[in-house]
Amino acid sequence: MDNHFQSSKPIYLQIADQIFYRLVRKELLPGDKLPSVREMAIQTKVNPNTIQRTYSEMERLGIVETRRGQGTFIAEKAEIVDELKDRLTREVLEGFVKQMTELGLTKEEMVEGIKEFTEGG
Amino acid sequence: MDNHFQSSKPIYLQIADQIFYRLVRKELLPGDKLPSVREMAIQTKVNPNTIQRTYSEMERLGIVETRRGQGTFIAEKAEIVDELKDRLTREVLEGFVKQMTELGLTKEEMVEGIKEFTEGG
Amino acid sequence: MDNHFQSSKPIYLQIADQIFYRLVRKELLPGDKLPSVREMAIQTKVNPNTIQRTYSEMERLGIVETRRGQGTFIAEKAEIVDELKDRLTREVLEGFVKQMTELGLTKEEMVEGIKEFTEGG
Amino acid sequence: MDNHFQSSKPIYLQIADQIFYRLVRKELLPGDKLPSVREMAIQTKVNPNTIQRTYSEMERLGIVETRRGQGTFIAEKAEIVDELKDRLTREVLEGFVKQMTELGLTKEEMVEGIKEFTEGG
DNA sequence: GTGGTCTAGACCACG
DNA sequence: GTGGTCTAGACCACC
Repeated sequence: MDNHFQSSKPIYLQIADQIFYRLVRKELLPGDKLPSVREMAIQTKVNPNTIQRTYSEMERLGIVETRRGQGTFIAEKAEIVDELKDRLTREVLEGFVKQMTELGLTKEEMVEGIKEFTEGG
Repeated sequence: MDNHFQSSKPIYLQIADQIFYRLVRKELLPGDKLPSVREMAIQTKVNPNTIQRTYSEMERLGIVETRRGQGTFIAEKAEIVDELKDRLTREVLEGFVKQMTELGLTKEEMVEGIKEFTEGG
Repeated sequence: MDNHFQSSKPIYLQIADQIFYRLVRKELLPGDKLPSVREMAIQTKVNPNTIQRTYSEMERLGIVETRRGQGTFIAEKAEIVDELKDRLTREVLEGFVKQMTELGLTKEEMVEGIKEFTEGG
Repeated sequence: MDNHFQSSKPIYLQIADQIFYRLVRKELLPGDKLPSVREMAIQTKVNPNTIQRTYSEMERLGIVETRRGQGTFIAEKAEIVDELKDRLTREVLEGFVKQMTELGLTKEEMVEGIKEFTEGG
């Protein structure tokens, strides 16, 4: 009925993630304009405050920039995207290896697990 | 006051995780007694209520059982350890593949990343 | 200080029971908002933490769902009410029959007892 | 492995219940000697303190009497048994009807439920 | 405003 | 000694 956000991760970060991923997959390009806070709030069925927070967070990270009176845009600097992708990838990878190691799995078992999971799951 | 818990994950769950990992690595065995709530609170430098919550949660999951007036013990059933390991492994794996896929990586790139990371890191 | 909770059953479960009964009797409907933790605490004259625990427990059982920053609501799925009624009824019934059997009463005597009691009482 | 007491009801009361039920079913008669605290503790695989508490509780209720140096005996007064049975029966019945009424069941549905339960269950 | 976590300190029943 | 409940009061992130 309402929106479809779950998991314990805050909604404003889940929305930021969605934008990150679209960026990384080149569905969004540097210079592209994002929907207005209000518009985005309607699309995602979320409180405008929450979108505002999403945009602020992304601006803080240098992913987007707001131009007064014009709206919010993906940062022009192209590096940003690859930097971002690299950083996210490395973070995810690091967390994964750390946890799996704590579970006592070897590198081979991790690789094996991924293969099984991406096929079976 | 100066304990070392971080991340946004609640402390009571982080402590549960620590115990899970010790179980999975066979440092704890079925039937073993856990420190009393108060003792554990001292060791981890958190409030006894927080440990109480950790223990309740673990009991709810069937990992642990309490014997009235005697303490809290790792559940006797041997299966639970393997179940736990499987569940934790699957969760980690699932999260990893999901995030990497959203970042646009293929299965091969994931495997490659792990190999690089475990050697270089 | 002067609330009216008795029995050895924990207060937080007694409050959950009250809500369950209101649900089963259709005084509460799926989607209805429950009073906030603080408000409910005032109404029932118990500590907010105790209500928090009630709400957590009910969420764990799927009776209730919390929407971040908005409050706690009766789960939308209509089935849960009937499931709940069935479960509660069965539990009560089971306990009754078990105890009466242990007291050496036959099914006929139980039925007889109920008839007498509901008329006389 | 250990003893087989469950449910949240205290062990000392569960043991008292067992004795009550044997009394009500005439398996124990007024004047019969109960096992010593120590003996009973061994039989039930429970701490002697717990049995002591059981016996104290039963003495408080007038069900048993202790004769110094001889042991613990079922109270001689025969009425005790029937009184007890009546009281227990009424209590159970009262609780049952109260709860079922709160669940919105009619007398007929209660009777029906018992019939179903004692056949099907 | 909302729910969620945490601390501090108390009390209780149980074994 | 053990775990379990409760209160008081605080702080937090989120909407």
